[in-house]
Amino acid sequence: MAVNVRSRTGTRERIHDAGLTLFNERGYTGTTVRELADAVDLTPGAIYNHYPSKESLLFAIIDRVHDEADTILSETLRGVGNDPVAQLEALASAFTGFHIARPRETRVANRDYIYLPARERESVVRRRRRVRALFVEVLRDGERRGHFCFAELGSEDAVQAASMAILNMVVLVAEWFDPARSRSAAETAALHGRLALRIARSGR
Amino acid sequence: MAVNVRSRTGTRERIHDAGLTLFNERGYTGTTVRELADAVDLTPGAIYNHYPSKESLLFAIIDRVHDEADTILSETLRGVGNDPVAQLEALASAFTGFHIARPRETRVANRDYIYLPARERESVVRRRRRVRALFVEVLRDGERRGHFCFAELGSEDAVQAASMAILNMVVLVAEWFDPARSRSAAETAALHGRLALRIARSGR
DNA sequence: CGGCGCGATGAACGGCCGTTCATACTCCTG
DNA sequence: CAGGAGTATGAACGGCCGTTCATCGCGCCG
Repeated sequence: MAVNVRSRTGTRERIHDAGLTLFNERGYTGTTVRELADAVDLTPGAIYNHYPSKESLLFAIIDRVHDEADTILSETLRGVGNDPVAQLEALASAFTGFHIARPRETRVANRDYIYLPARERESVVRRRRRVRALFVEVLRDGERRGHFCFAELGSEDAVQAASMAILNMVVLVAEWFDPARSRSAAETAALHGRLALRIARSGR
Repeated sequence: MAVNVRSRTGTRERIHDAGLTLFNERGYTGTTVRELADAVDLTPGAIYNHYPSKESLLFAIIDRVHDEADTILSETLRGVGNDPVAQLEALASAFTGFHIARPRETRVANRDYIYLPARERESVVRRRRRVRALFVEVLRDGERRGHFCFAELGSEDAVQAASMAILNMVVLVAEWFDPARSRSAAETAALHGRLALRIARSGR
């Protein structure tokens, strides 16, 4: 009954999207499956025709955005040469664009993954570590080849700290970037690319 | 009855501390007042002799750490001269030390303030904005006086982006800093001071 | 055109939520 | 030694939580 014009398929996707919005706004534990159901005009029980549990929806959301992030990162790397300077700038820029384009997805992934059951959480932690390792690798490579400089910072943690500074800059761009007031996303992405080079102290 | 050796005073503080630990680990909405009570060996009802509500405990936690942050920041500024370069380095370094020293407090403040009721949340948002404004101010001052350079970045958002890059680096240090494996907190704080100067492109 | 199966319903499950309250204990003050 | 203030107890409150299930309607396929 009710609205029979309901699109047969796509319900799973609509739930996914509502989860994105609600988890983003209220957090995973702050969101109720009844709220989820209201948002997609469904009864709470109907949710379970599409996801076996609330946790599984959270995992679907986080896993997908990690897939997309991996894709962006590896495609960016594929489209740029061997030069660590170009690699770092392209990576920081592209990843910034990604985070501006997907603020809900990335916020939920970064904030709420701790609520995943152990198995899934560990899988996510592993994927996050791989992204960190990619940036560290590029930084180390660039240092070895004389394009970046961390020695003068006088700390063994310098490369890690620098890569985390870059990653945090990129990952949290959506906390301040305002499509209404800020310059274009592309310009901000380019800006972050250049700031990443500053952090690595490349002469550009 | 039970343990009569219970220290008469200090219960409010012990609840505050347990809230810190639990909110940090499970998030505000993921923490139960029964868990809180268990952590301090009390009955749920007894919590309400010390805080009128769960929300008020969250606010007490967040408000206190903001007080401490304000103190650190203004004392740091007071202890350093007029030079924007020295100011930025000192601010980034001191604030990094603060976040390493108080990982629970700062994580809860930054992540869970959204669960505060409107009045309190707005007060917190105002305090956060003031911190951001302080960094922007130092950056602009340094640029005006020729010590920092953002013009070459070619974006009107450059100063804001740079200040957010510095702030995010500082505020999230506890996500990777590991007292067991990392160098000392003081060394990491100094490192962040120097990285902040890189971001502002000071010649040091 | 009959039947099958997907997907929605709405009621219900046991359990936990934040909070309140009458009561009682204990310690400090006078 | 009396009494009041401060604080803990344990039971209870109404309400909401995530999830299950019997039931049923609708649209597609043979």
